[in-house]
Amino acid sequence: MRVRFAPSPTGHLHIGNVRTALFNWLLARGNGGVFLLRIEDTDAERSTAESETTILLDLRWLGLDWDEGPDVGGPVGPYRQSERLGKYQSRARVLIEQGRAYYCFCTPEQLEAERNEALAKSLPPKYSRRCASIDPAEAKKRVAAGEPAAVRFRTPDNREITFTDLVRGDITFHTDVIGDQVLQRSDGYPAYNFAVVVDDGLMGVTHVIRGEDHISNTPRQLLIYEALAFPPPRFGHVAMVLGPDHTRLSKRHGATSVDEFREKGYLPEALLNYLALLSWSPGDDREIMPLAEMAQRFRLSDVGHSASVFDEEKLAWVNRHYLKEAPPGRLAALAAPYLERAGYTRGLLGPVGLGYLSSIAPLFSTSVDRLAQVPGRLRQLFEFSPAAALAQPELRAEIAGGGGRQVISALAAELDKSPRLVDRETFRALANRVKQQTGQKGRGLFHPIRVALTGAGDGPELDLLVPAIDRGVDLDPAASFIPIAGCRERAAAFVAALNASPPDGRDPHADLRN
RNA sequence: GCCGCUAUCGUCUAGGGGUCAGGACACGUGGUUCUCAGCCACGGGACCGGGGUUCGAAUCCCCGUAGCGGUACCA
Repeated sequence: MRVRFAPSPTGHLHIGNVRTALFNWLLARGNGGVFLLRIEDTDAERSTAESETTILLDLRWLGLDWDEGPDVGGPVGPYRQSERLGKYQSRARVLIEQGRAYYCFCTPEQLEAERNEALAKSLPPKYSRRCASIDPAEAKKRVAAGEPAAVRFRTPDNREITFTDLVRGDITFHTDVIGDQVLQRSDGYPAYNFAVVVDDGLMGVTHVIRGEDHISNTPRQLLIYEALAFPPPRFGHVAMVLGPDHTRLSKRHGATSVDEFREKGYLPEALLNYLALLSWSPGDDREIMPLAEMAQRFRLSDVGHSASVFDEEKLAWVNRHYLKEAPPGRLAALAAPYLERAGYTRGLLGPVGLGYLSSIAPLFSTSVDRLAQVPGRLRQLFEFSPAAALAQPELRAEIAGGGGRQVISALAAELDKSPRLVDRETFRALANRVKQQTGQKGRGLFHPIRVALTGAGDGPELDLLVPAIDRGVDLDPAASFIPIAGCRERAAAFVAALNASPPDGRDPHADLRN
């Protein structure tokens, strides 16, 4: 079995194409087959080397490795269509010699006019075959004289083309609806359907798994396989990926390319897992499945027939699963760039910083959808402002009153004579002492503590947050984090701010302004 | 217009002549004696319409309808 993924380097790797690549990859890996990568860059206008580079990078990031391709080579290369022009041209010549194709001298303007005319009369807009009857010898002369000419395929009349689609079963087309397709453009480049057939034929591709948008290309390609005397591969067409409004997924729906999802902090295994389950079902209720197992269980017959809507909420849910399973060291390394961008570090994190980050990984790994949300979740580690907290009326009302104030004073006093709260037990013990001194419990106890230590009314659970704060205080400067204020200092600062403002919750400076 | 593909909760789907039509995401309620998130439990929520075939149809057939794709010297 030989399968391929054949992207055009005309932009970023789209999530729909990733699913196609994935299905091909799963098929190859689950059957001991070969997965090859071919770059379809015959559109010189839109193809770029940068696009090719990023597509390869994205595939590697995803973990979809290929056995043959433009970078690694292989026995049937080259793997870039722009480097195979001679192969297409010689095949086109042979088809002309055999009378299966002919030169077409029609101008784009003529064709356009004819198409519009046909459409106006509600007729299928097929090529008129004006050039089909030109004497081959004369056509050859005109070409030799430098007249621009495309090569067209002579589509047989009145035939039915049936193929058995690996996902949908038998599909039949009538050749009457197929015009004489262009095999080679007048600039010498092959047209898509021709290049694909020549390549898949020459590369020994046995299974072509692609998007549903290629389904009507299949009979055209089958005709070319026949003319070229290549044994045709088997085809399988996978339904489209749609946006929430049921139109083709595109930029206006939000992120659509792999690099965007990586940027947002989705894990490659989560993306692949989600994409696989979008239209493929293993038959049981499993939602989370590692790549290797997917390869083992993947069957094209278990792929759905209808288009599916891409749901980022569910992708986020899958991502959370993998985030929770990921080892802390990996999470730290992945999260570090996001913290740097948020301004929480001074340069690259060293081993000390990464070690610290791994040690507090549970603080964010269980409560975040994706990596880009990590800085927000850790904000209270790096930012602390009693003044800002007291400026919020709701917070102020809760802690400026008797009970809250009492808790905070006791907290500050206890912290003053306590070692750093580097673990949950130390923190709990201290909270207990405050509880005994103040008689407060539950929300009345913990909420003032939270506000005094974080300056906010919500956030990660204190059992995790407090040790994270105090473990971050005396980090070696090599850690490169911006300095983290400890609990002791925070409580003291909060008490000071509190004392500087009246207990009734009014802005102490209001009178001055009036 | 013509050709083709498709049709089960809002979304992803399982099932497939007789089922309480199952699961997941999302949503709602409750719990997790600090909050948000998470997690756990419970709950509401679907077979596009019409005709057949059949004792029986969501399931098979036909016809509609709707969505998507194609109809290029783009890929």
